[in-house]
Amino acid sequence: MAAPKPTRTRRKMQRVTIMDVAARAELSPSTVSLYFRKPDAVSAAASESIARAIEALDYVPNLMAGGLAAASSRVVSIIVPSVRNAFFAETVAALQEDLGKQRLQVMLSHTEYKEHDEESLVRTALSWAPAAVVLTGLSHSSATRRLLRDSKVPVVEIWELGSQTMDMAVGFHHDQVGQTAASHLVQRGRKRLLFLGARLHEDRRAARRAQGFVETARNAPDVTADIIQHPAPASAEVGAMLLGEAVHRFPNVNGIACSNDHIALGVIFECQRLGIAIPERLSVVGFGDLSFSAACNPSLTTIRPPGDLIGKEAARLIIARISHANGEPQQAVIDTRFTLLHRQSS
Amino acid sequence: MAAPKPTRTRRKMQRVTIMDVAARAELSPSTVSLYFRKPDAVSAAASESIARAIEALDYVPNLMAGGLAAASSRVVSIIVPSVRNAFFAETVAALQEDLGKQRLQVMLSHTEYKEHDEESLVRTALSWAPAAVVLTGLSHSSATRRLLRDSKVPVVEIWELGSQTMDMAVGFHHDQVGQTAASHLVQRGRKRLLFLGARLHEDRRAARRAQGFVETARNAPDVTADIIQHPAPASAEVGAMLLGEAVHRFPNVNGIACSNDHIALGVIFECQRLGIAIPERLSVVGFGDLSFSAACNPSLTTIRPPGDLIGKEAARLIIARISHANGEPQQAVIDTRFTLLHRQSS
DNA sequence: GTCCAGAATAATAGCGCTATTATGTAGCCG
DNA sequence: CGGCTACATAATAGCGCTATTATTCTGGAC
Repeated sequence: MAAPKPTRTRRKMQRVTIMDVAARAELSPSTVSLYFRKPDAVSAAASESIARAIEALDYVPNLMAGGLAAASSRVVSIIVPSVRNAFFAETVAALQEDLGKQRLQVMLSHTEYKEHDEESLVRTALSWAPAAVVLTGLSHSSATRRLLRDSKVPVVEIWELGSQTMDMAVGFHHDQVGQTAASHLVQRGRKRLLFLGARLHEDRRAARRAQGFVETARNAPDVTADIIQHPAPASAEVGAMLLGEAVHRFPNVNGIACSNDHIALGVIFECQRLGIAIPERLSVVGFGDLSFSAACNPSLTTIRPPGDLIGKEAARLIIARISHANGEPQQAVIDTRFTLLHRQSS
Repeated sequence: MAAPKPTRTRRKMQRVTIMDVAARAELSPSTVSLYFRKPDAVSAAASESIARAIEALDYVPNLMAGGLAAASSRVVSIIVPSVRNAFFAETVAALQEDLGKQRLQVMLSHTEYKEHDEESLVRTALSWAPAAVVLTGLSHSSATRRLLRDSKVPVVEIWELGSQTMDMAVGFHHDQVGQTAASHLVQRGRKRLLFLGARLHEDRRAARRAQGFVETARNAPDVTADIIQHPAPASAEVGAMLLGEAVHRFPNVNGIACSNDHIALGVIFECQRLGIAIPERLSVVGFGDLSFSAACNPSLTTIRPPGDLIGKEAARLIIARISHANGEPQQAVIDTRFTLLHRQSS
């Protein structure tokens, strides 16, 4: 057989490559590559002419080629239930800010509270050989766990703490949130307590808050506590609706904790309409400290989860793990805690 | 010189590759690749055994290798000012949902309203040979424009419409928002109008709303209009503060439009405290229709921007462009409009 | 049976970069 | 002034996949 004809029409990209930069700088591609990865290892003169060449050619590196060659990328894959939720938006924003400073890119996915989807999202995430994966909460399918374990990618679970973490975790205990709300109401002399929750069947963390709430409340003398819930996502409308149901079913209710501040705001508005005095006749505690919570009238007593801090700490752990790729893989669990903000509504 | 020793210790990844799948399925790697890219071109029998091999080996494709070889990735890079802002969070969520259905990944970046950062974010985005880039607003540096033009990547500008779009655009005219608010207040018989805005120097779109507002208002007979602003990000606190300033400087003010609903909520709360009757003595119009706007008391008249629709339409354009890579590159501009929701506050 | 179009599968040559090894070049000691 | 570090730069061989071309395998038409 004759030598294979070189007719292969390989779509020669006219992209500017590292070779073009090297040629223009009169150096080898290796040196240019080194310039990007370990700037200190190249001489000042070389750096100078490489920088000039990059500028002149308007060179944009191909991170896929780099990632392939290095068998790892500077992508951090974040999987949250939804960025529509201000809590996660806050954390994602904080993560992105701090990771961005280290030239780490955020790839974002939503499960929309469908835990079932998480596995395929994780699978796709791993297709990018990410530098780390961030997951929300602690409940993941066993296949998800296996995938992540086998991949050896650093994993951070956020927004929830519990007994079993996969690798690293940053968050707080949601049952403690419920306990704190209950204790607060009991301290204010409230005996007939309710927890008003939205979507508790899907939002496990809210469910844990509810559970912590009733358990603690019921341990107090002469205190009764119940949960009223609604299947729709949290909103002020749902809160108003839930309050209506609450006063109907438990006319002597005098202490309410809500699964979040949207619900609590609805409760306040509805109480205004119904002429129920807050906090005289009814104390209300929210969760979230959303934008309106300090400003509304009466201002809302609420528990503030440190969404921003969670993002910052998660970013810190990831960065530490990446740079200290050697050393002991220190399993880190950070309890960020939360804060009860006592305002007028209780 | 002797033949080069093959001592090169190439970090042989023990990752499962397409070759492993092919070997197990007793087919060639090409066929397996085809199975992923054009499933219809592979026979049923082959598909079957490939699927079995993937399952057995727990194969996770390497999208970086694929992207490199194909000179394009299934990443859509989205650059927004901030996901902390519910508007953009909504759009990002919608985009991610619809893009996800087409196996397009979202890579997210924030400018934090620093337009100056956008260029480097775009540069990084292009390093991933994205399938499309989504930018917020219409004002971009010339270098950014050049980078994007040269890359030939589809670009969608969202949340703002104007005269000059780079490629595709989905949004609405913010000056029209201001006009609508002004017309509404004038129609309600209000003569002494104010626009209360936060961070107008950084938020160009809010500034355009303010501008549209005063221009339209001043064209009405006997109507006066002014802008009062605050440099901090929008919040109910800032709104309360701005209302204080408003009644101090313009005691006869009877119509107020706010740069967004956070501000408007603060106005309502502060009016309650000051005993200013809404809407009898003062009409208030917001922007955003946030979660609390329909529920608060009085409920807030506001202008609803279709954040969700913007995301959906942007996703649709991107998907259409990608699949119709051939055909005419139809420059698309979609005006999503917005809705005035007349409620109790006006 | 032969031949041929069309379908299915395989072989091949990179995509643009990094990690590793190899080579050159100063600087310093005895 | 040989020899020996350190430092700076270059050569090389893939990373795992896709696009292209080449080959084989059908099943009819004749």
